[in-house]
Amino acid sequence: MPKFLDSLPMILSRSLDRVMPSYRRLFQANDLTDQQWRVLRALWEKQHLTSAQISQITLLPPPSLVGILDRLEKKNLIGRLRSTEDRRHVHIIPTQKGRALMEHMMPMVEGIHDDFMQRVTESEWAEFNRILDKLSDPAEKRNLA
Amino acid sequence: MPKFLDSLPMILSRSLDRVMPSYRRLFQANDLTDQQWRVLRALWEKQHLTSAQISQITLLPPPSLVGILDRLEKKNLIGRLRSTEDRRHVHIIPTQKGRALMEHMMPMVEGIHDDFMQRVTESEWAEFNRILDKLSDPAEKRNLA
DNA sequence: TCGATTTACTTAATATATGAATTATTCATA
DNA sequence: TATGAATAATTCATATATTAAGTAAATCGA
Repeated sequence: MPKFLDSLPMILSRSLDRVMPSYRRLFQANDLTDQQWRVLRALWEKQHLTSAQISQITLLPPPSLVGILDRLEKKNLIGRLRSTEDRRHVHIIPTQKGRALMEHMMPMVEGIHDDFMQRVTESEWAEFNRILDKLSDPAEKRNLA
Repeated sequence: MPKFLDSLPMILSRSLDRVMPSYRRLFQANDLTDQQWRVLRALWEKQHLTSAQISQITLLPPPSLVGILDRLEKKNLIGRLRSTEDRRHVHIIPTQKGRALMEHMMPMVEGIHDDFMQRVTESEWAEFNRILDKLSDPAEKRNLA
């Protein structure tokens, strides 16, 4: 019988609990929650994304995203812009203040990432990703009674 | 520059998002949330645990645990019993209904676990755990500017 | 035995997650 | 061109996360 603590969900949750504090210290120092940073981080790579796109990229469920965007907008870090072509879409765009914050934080976020990467070799990192993909591939669905 | 989606937090989060639905279907069929099951699952291996012990095992923060235990108690799945020796401790004990539910669900939970395990070899699973430990070992703390 | 400290736990306030439902808009098509 | 299906963003209700602060019982030293 597999131990509770050795189950896949617990292993992943525990790892996240151990990894996040390093990042969270930086986020808090800049008055951001994890999720708020996720949104900004997504906007770093592509400007004007729609809410749905941000939801897909950040893995944040749409109902949660609404409130997160509300708070980012209140802090004047992003703006909402309803599309003129398709008035259902809302484009999310970082403000100048938002871009400045991202440029301030990105080097430190990358530094934290590099610190974690230094713990393993490149081949270990590749192997880790390969196995994790096999474990969590959604295409591998089975019929679970 | 590492892509946002390839960062350690995003990789772990995405995997969790892909793994949990299989379990969640079972939890919902039994009117339980993920966290409520986590508590019951911990009580499966050891009866009468204190709140603090459950918090450590399940990774649920104590303030969250209060509400989770309240709801489990309301469903008559667990009971709270204040210790007579050390009146600071509160023992959490599954009720008969709680034990029956656990016995009903455990085989299916293990089935889901086994399904995931069949995707990788034993050595892959061991390797995966080894690398993940290296990546997220809290003892490996560095001075992060 | 008294007061400082510790331990276990609870409250409060804010932010998110989850699942269902709504609204406004666009699309497809008869 | 009306009309039903589909889509994007949002709202709603409930449950949980997170942090800080607070409470009560037990412990320990002077």
